[in-house]
Amino acid sequence: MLKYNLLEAMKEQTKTDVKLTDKKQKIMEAAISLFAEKGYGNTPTSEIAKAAGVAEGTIFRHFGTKDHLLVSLIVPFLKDSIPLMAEELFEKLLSNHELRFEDFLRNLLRDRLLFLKQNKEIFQIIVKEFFYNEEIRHELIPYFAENIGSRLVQVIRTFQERGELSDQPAETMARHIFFSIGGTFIFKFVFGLNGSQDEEAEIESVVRFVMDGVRKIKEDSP
Amino acid sequence: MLKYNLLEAMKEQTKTDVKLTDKKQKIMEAAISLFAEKGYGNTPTSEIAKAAGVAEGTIFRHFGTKDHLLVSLIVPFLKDSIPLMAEELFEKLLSNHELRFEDFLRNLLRDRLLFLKQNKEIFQIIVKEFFYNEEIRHELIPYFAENIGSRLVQVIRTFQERGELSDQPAETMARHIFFSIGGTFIFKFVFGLNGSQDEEAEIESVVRFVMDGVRKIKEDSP
Amino acid sequence: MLKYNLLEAMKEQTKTDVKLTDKKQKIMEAAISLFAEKGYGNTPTSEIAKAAGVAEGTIFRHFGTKDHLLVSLIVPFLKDSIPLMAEELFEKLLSNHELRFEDFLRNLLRDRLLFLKQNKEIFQIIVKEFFYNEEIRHELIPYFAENIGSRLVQVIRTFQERGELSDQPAETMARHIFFSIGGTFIFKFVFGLNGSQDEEAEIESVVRFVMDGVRKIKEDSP
Amino acid sequence: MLKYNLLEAMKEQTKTDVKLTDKKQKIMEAAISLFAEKGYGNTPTSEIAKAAGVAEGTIFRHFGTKDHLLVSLIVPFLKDSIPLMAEELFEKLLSNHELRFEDFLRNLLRDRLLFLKQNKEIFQIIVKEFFYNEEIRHELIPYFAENIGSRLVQVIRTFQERGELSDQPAETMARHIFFSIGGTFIFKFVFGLNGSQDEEAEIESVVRFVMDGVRKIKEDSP
DNA sequence: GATGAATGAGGTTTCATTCAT
DNA sequence: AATGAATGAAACCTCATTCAT
Repeated sequence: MLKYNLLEAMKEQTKTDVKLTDKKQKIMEAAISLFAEKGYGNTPTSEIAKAAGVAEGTIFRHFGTKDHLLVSLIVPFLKDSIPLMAEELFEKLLSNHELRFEDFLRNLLRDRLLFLKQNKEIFQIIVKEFFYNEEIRHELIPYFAENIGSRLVQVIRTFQERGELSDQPAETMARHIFFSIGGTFIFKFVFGLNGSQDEEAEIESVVRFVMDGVRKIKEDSP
Repeated sequence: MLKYNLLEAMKEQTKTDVKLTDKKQKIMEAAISLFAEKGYGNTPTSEIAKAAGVAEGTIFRHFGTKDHLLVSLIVPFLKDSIPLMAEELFEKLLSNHELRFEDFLRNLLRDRLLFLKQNKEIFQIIVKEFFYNEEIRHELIPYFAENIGSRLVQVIRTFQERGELSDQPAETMARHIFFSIGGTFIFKFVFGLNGSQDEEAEIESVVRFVMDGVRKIKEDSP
Repeated sequence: MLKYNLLEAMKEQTKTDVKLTDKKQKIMEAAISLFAEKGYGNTPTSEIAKAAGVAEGTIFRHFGTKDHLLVSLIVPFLKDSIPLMAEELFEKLLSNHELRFEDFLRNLLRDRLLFLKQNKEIFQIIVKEFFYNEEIRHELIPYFAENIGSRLVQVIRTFQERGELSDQPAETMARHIFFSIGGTFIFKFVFGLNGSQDEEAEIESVVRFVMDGVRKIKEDSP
Repeated sequence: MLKYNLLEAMKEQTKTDVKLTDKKQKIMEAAISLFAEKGYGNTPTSEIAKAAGVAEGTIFRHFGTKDHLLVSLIVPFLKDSIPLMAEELFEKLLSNHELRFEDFLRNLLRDRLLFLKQNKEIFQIIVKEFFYNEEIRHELIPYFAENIGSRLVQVIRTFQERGELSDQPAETMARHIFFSIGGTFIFKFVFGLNGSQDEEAEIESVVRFVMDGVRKIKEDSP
């Protein structure tokens, strides 16, 4: 079904970035809304055309295929979604020995929350298609593994060496952290179920859960 | 798209439970495999018919609609999936003051792991459709909220009163726990990515993360 | 474009041969007429459906593809037309030593003329598509080469040995004969241009041209 | 489908002959290659434009219609292809009583072979479209009948009067000769199947077949 | 003259559903 | 109960042609 290699597409994408026609822009916006709302497979191109105020043929003139339209929406998101954060925070982390793991977590959460607030609909599309579309999944899993997984593991190992984190396998911890953050984001941005109106409180709640779990901490009596 | 109310369907289902014709059974089995693999929307009824060794018309004779076939698969799973466990464990919990929260968690994980091992494919279907199909989602969310959410909250409150759990809002804690468990199950059963070959170790890892998070526990120096 | 191997299809076709539904028959008849008249590429399936008094979907239920519909028309024709001629006439030839080459030619022409009168429209389709459709051509050429070409060459060699035919290369002679006969048939059945109203006279004219060319035969003066 | 009268077009064409823009020339060359290779109906204008290094609109600015582009390619070829040969050879023939019919044939074949070697692709286009496109066929048949048919008949009659050719109806003989020559050219230039590497030998083979057929000529023993 | 974005009619194909047998 | 041929709406996509720049 998917005939496009996402990683290839990401590399090529740089060239064709700027020249967004008016109509092309309209099509992309309409497609983003509709795919996010109803899913790629449940959105006919005719409806996209109508929503974009464009003839159906125009979609195919610009994107060739419905598949390729989807890819064109996803790719720039993916390009932005990971490396920036990782690179930057990673350096901060290495250079600043004052930074504790929970600060790292807090930063990460704040940064990604902001990013996803600005890219809510594409995030919805990706999550939905990730579950539904095996080809999308097969394209993305290695990308995530490399860009999120292995970097997070590195960070965890660094903090383990500093004695801040427990000595469970770093991969296991990374997975648990990923579920906690991912679950929170999916709930919030895909299903629109906010944990709390206060964003800062929400972040703190995740940080606290990830750091210390649910157990009541015994206060050391003097 | 979905014309069936799942909760209604669940109630009605009791009547028609036993009389599963040979052909009807075949159809359901074929549909489960195919929906799990490719998703409901990507599976033509013709393919189900072929896989079941049945004429296409037979599907509609038994289920009326493709939608209704999906519902017929999901409903018994949902009926089995929650109440039983909750009821039982809840009573055990109340009657047994020795049971700690982490034992509750451990039991819950073991029990559901067993259940999902036996119902892997239907779990896959539900997860996929939950993300992709808004109507399914709208049907299921209240059901989950009531049957999982509120019961888990009750349990948490009970243990909070016993002084075992921290005093964060119970709803928040329930959500975090749900993400940790749900994420683990989805990874394992939907994407086939096992955290560990040893199931018992996997359970312990979740329990430990949920209970104590990732922070290195300071040993009390004398 | 064409995804079917004609020779393979021919074999498969034997199995499914008999069960020609009413509608399937109607579709094939309509398709033959329309393809012959306007060519395959200029005939929409919608028009075939209308002409056959059938829903458009029915065409695809029976033939899967427009391509496959074309193949389904051509294949049985070729199955009947070529081996029969080759086998039968070839045997007649070998068994009867009285038979002269021009009798062989006469028989061949009579036989094929009769056959093409009954299958005029399919012959039209094949000729048109043979010129227009490279894939059809690539499928058919080896089949013709083997079944017509090489057998005709054998016949020619036999008669050369008997001293009836000149000693040009048999392949060359076969080609010239093929052009003479093929040209005549195409003119008659594809373009509807009859050489003569009297069929027997037409045959004789071909035989005479092939045997003796156009030169005035000098009468031996005593 | 075809809205242009070829004969009319040929007349008009004289006026617009010389002023071939650079772009117009490019378009025509690209179209010739593509039409010859894939056929008119299977060649999108977009592809012609790309191959010509020209915008799609430019094609329509110059030719108005895809149909008209086809006609613009065919017409000058036809103008060159027949009259020249006929006029010239005919005069040679009438003035030179030494010229035998087989010399006429030989000259004709040599001349046209050279011409077609230089116009192979357009010949391919015309043959393909002649078979496929009824309107093209209806346009061309009278043209051929008049320019080739009737002149050839005249030549044949002349030689019949000189006692060189047999007394079959001249029309019939013309048709047989046309098939022999036409078949040879189509095989060679449309299907790329050469009868012989040696062109002169190929010509002789046609001449011999046309003149004397395939029969072994009995040598008169004294 | 030249462009190329835009069009929209029309093409092939898919598929849930119906219904006579 | 079971069949499977038939349906036709709707999906994706192609392409000759137009037109503002």
